[in-house]
Amino acid sequence: MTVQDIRAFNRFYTNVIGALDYSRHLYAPYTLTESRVLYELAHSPRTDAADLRAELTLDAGYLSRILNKFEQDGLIERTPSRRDPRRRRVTLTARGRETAALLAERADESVGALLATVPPAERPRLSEAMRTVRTLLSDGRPPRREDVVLREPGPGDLGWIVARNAALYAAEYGWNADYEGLVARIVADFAEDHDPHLERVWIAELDGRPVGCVMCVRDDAPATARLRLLLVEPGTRGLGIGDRLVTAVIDFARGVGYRDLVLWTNDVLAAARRIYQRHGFVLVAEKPHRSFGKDLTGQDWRLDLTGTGE
Amino acid sequence: MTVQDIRAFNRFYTNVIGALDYSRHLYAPYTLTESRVLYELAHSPRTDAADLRAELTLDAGYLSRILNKFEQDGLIERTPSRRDPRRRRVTLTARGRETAALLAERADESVGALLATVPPAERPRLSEAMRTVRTLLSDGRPPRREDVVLREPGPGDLGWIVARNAALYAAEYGWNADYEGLVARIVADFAEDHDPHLERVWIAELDGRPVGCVMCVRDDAPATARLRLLLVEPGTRGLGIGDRLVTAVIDFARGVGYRDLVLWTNDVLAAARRIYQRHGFVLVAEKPHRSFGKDLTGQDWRLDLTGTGE
DNA sequence: CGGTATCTCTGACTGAGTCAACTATCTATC
DNA sequence: GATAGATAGTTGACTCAGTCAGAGATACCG
Repeated sequence: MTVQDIRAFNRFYTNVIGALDYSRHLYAPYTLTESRVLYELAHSPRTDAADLRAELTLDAGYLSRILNKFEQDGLIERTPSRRDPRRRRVTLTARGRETAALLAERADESVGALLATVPPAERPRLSEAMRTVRTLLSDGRPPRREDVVLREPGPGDLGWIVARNAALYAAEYGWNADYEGLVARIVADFAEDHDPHLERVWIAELDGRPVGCVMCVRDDAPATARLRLLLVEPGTRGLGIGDRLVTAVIDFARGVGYRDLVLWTNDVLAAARRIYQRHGFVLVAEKPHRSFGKDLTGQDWRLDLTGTGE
Repeated sequence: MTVQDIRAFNRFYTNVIGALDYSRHLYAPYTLTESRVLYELAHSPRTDAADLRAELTLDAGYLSRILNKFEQDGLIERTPSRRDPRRRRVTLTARGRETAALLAERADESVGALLATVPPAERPRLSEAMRTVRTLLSDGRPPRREDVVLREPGPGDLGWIVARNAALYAAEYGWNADYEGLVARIVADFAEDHDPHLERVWIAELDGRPVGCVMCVRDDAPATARLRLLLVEPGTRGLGIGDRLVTAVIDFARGVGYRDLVLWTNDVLAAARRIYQRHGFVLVAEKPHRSFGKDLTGQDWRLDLTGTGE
């Protein structure tokens, strides 16, 4: 139950933050809230009081007093905004910048002490996990098509293709380890010997992690290319990633002179079939078979690349 | 710079928690701290006041007053501890349990609203990332040997072997994609056809994620087994995982009647070599070769399984 | 037994944050 | 251009979460 996970995490992280703040001298002679205001000012140097209020969700009266204190201490200057004389433009003085830097330094030290307890080899995992939490929780904006990029595979990506194909089809359709072997065989053949002009793999990447793939290789038949291993991570379906991958294969195959593009799939993979249909593939044969521990119906699809190429 | 990442995350998560707590009615008629106490009581029903103080790092006087309030409201009962009459045993009443449940429910709702903004398919990633942050930051206790378990591969694990072998050796030694192809070939051969009585793969798992692997297959020579693809994630080295994996292979090979265990490695892999030496392997041949885009020196090692088997 | 530490409680206090009232100004509408 | 309503900022008054110090009771240690 994820709600429980989140609550557990909240309790945990409340303690982490509490532990960091515990030695209150961190902010001396200011408070946590005051230092947040100072931080905000240091990182967007000219802001109106109203912006600060909105950004940090502070009480207007509270903020007003904090700014009074800062002004007395010579950390800020307040001038009326030209645009709207009700608003007050707040600017850090040189001294304010110094103080902000000092507080930042202390915070860095304290966080550094925390970080020192994490083995260096694990730190990238920590950064990565924190980024994941942030992006998933921050306003939950759905990823956009433009965030997805297609690229060539790097080290480990072929293994990723094997792992994700196996794990997903095991989870969704109960296929057994034979399928993982088949995929491993396909990527092994590809890695071992392929003509980069005629055969290629694409990885779809979203925010730095792979979320899809497809492969284009030569088929036995002359001037025929074969599309294989089309996969899109469930969490990112509906972004047109499958379409883009298939388009990449079609354009590539046509561009290097193949006349036909074929593929083999199974009738249970409805989402993939719709993609193929959209791109003009036609079903040319269908045959039941027993594979991967299931009774399946294999399908051969074909696309004529010499036809009405745009 | 990871310190900055953490601080950014702290600022972010301060806001998340603040947003959740903002509607203070969440805890009405109690405060956040009071509800934390209640939560703690509900989850370890008989505790002394001193335990609560330690667990939640509260001021003794503050806690005393909170418990007074709870007692007045009929949520708890206080009795002197038998073991030490200075201590006070605190127990929730039925009414206390009800109240705790009510508060928990409200918190669940509020967290649920947050969770609702995360697409369902991404929730496992969120849980996973939070767990990672927790385990890495929680007192930085290094993982213990006992936390590592060896198991058979599940769906996707063979792909994981390919991916991690390729990514690690690319990062550490600059090996090219040929190596990924070789590993894929090895796991494909294994997956496609292996006698489970004579050939096997082990995955080392730590906190639910794979951190190491090894494979044992039949060699061409009679009564000879071959150890392949020994790998331990850098972050978890030093926990004896490599030793356990090699031991697993040796015990297995000896147990099913192999007389020899051989392996091929490269001299650059010093850490692995030390493991093999510890287990009694002897170097039988060495030959330079050019593979994976590098000039390497391959080594054949052998262990006589019929010898002084314990 | 005496000295010291620990557990709990209460009184007294601090100060972070809230609320409400007020002024001044902007914006929208008739 | 007059009026109504919203918004920005300020100040006074207040609340109440959390801290600190001291006291009584008891444990632990020599």
